[in-house]
Amino acid sequence: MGLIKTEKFSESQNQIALFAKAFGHPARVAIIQHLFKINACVCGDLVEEIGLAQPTISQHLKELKNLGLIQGTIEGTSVCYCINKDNWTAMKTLLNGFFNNNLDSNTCC
Amino acid sequence: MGLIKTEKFSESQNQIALFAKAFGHPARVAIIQHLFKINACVCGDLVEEIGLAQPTISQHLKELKNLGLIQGTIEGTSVCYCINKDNWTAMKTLLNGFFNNNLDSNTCC
DNA sequence: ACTATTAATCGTAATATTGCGATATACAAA
DNA sequence: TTTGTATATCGCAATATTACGATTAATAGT
Repeated sequence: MGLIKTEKFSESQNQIALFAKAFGHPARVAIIQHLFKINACVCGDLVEEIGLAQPTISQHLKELKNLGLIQGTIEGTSVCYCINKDNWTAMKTLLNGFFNNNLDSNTCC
Repeated sequence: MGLIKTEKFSESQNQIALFAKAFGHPARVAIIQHLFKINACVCGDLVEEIGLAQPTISQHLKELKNLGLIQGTIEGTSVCYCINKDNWTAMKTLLNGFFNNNLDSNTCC
């Protein structure tokens, strides 16, 4: 056990969970917020900004990259990371569909 | 280690991460979707609907309840769970603020 | 009181995540 | 070519999560 039974759920449910999990750690929230704030950035900035060790930040960046939410291009010795607009928009659409259910008709016992 | 260093992050960042983590498992996504769909429900429904064991569902419900996203009232031998409207709205506001950053000005290298 | 039903809790095994020191890689500058 | 700088990867320890069988608790119906 300790293994998620993805086969019990729809593709959409698994996708929502994967994206949500990406934001389920404050370091990754902070990374995304920083990328939005300065519009493009390198990993070194983030290590200072966030205050975790460099390998730890690198690992969090990798997770966000694997999901396609950010992308990195090599610039000499450093890497320039930024939000992947298309995938970010797609993620937002998926999660908004989940969040914006109508609560008005929701009557509780 | 294996312990999140919450002290390195703002309260808002930690809150966003906590809510996101709640949706980071497809079973919890499915539970919320089912609650929206039928507008009020009992745990038994969910065990059938989702196909995980009863203790597992109960555990997932507990996590959502601890975060305040759902609430349960006892109805005889069963429990009636439903979305907590106020907290759901607050969560939505917080996460929307995070998602709806302006991407137009985001120029990549 | 006894039995059935529903949901919570306990205990535990399997797996995943987090964090970082040490090291590797890749490029730039001297 | 050597040295410095930036980032990725490896390996591991600590902790968290997932899942469920067994049990418990609480109520309903007989």
